[in-house]
Amino acid sequence: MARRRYVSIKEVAARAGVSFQTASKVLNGGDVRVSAETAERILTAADELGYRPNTIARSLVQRTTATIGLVASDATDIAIAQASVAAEQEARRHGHSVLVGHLRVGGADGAAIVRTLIERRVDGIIAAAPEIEEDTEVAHLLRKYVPAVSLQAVPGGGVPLVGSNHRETGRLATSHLIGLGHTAIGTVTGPFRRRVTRSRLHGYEDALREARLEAPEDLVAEGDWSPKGGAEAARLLLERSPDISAIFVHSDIMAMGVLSALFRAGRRVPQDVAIVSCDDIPFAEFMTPPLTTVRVPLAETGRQAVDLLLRSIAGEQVPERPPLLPVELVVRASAAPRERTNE
Amino acid sequence: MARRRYVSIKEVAARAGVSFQTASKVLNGGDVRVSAETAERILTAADELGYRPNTIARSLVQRTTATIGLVASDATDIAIAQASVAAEQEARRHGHSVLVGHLRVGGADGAAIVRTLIERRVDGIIAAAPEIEEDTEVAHLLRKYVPAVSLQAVPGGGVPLVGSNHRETGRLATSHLIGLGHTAIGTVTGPFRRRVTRSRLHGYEDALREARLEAPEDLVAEGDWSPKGGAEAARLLLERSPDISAIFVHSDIMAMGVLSALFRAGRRVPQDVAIVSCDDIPFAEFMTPPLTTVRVPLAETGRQAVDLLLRSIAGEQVPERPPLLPVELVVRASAAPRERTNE
DNA sequence: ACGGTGTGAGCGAACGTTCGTCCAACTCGG
DNA sequence: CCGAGTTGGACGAACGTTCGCTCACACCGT
Repeated sequence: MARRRYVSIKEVAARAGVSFQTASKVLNGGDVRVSAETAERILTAADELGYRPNTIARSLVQRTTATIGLVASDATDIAIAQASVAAEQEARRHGHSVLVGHLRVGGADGAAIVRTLIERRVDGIIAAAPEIEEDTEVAHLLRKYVPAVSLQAVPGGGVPLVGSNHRETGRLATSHLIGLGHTAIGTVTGPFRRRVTRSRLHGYEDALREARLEAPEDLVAEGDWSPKGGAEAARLLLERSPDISAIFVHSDIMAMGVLSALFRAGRRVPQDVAIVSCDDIPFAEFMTPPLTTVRVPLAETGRQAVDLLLRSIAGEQVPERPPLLPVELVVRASAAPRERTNE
Repeated sequence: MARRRYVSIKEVAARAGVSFQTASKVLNGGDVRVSAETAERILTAADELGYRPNTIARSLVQRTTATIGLVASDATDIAIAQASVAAEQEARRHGHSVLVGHLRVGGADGAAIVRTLIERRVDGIIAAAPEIEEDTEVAHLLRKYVPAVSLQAVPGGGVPLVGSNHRETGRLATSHLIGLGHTAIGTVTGPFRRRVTRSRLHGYEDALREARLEAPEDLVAEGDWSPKGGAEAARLLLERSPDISAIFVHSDIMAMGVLSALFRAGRRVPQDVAIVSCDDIPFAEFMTPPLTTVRVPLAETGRQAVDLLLRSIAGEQVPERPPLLPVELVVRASAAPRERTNE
């Protein structure tokens, strides 16, 4: 258990009887102008001593850490978790490590996180936290110090934005409901101040407009991405518009709350109320009823963010608005044709 | 957008007209034996130049990175995500950053992840991946190179283990079911080769034994922590023992699958089959019906792991088996007294 | 006038690498 | 037998810090 000091390349070199720079060449460097025997000797010495290169020192001279920073919101949120995990794996595939920071609720510590990331000299940063949409300090740091890619707009721009087509998401979900004959279609949204919420809301309105349906304000209830918020919003909707027959929910997780509230209110899904949500998290299929939902390519988003970031780090010019990733409706059981019970 | 080079402390010093070591003292070091005016000059110079200390260089000389590594399984698993997020936040509270690596499914890349962590000279490592329970290579690296704490047993020991009382979890869940009058109590488990599964199974058997009930083998079905696996296991159980009236499920996520399978099979929960699971993930309350479950202190586990690790890093002797965290039954609606329909 | 004591700041060394240059010893063709 | 080329390896410098020692100078009491 007595942890030994790390052995340095100099000790390896000494044991192999060569200069440490030569050892460096064969152990880590590229151009090996060394005889086979010497190389062999160095390698076995390293092995015997349990040598592990010190990336810190390497980073110092190479002025690159092969590390990217990821600032995520409290990734208890499954959607964010999906994207971050995929991002980390993609980064690692490209030889990069990932330093994470999870915002506390409220997200006030965004700038602090980004600052430590910068001081640790990450090669780039991925921002995956809706909270920073309003954080001008974070935006400034990102623009000034380090290549970055964001999963949501940052104030003032200047940071490439990856993501999916949120407006289309709203449109797709809503028009599916319309296609099923629903006319009183409500929506449980994310927080209004988030772009993604507004985009999805626009999609919802687009679809209603196309179908020449009204979009009365009291069919819209604001949630907070949590099941609880979803449940409360659903209750509000039911109270304000008892004849509501369909709801578009802005996330699968909120849909859980909506389902639960509906169940308690004695409304059956999908017979009495049809639900379409979005994300398609892994267990959407296992809710009761299985959720009809618009699949948002979360993992793909994470991967794209990394790829873009890596290109940006490599000095490539990357578009500030790369094409939005496509979304796709996944039909399951939570939305059925409207039952014309009371005609 | 044209990213500038980072400015070093030497440039700050030059602008302030002092030696760089003096600048170092006031900017980062502790003992400031410097006049107020000089300090002021240095500070403003740093500010004007946008100086950010280079932690890499600092780490090199101080031989500590204030970074801990976290190797987690594909943290799409909510339980693991809870623990890792909490761990990261706790680490940050203590001034440490977190470098993460998520195992790929199968977990074959565990050693590779740990190796890069070591090469990056993390001060310690937290292992939060059941897959490494069998990975002797990871275990060896952890023992040899770096202080570590694990959330599951590592082969050969030598790494402190934090976690909750899994056996008690199984016992609590099962005896709740027994208390409700159930006698044909099945269980949907995690993978048999995991310790946590075996411990919970022992708890289940303990409870049955205490109540002098049989524990026939065909009441036990193996799952894989996924909703899908849970659903399949539940179907198997139903098929093998149609008269089953209660099921203890080894995770809330699998319980989703169980609920879904039961629903499809036309069995009502809790009237026909009572369900108790464990974890108490944030939305357990919003499933239909709300899940009666044994709360496992996931976040607390993550925090405890960090605290222990930090102490170990500080050179303190830490127990290899710190006390298990307590679990607690949360009664909701998925388990009801047995209906004696056919008497 | 003198030794002692602070105070403010400079300076060399070290951390563990990589990178490029330099050099000695061979090899080989004529 | 000599010079050119090649091969194998040594070596100095640099990356950006921290740490501890040194040192000049002013002030003080006797």
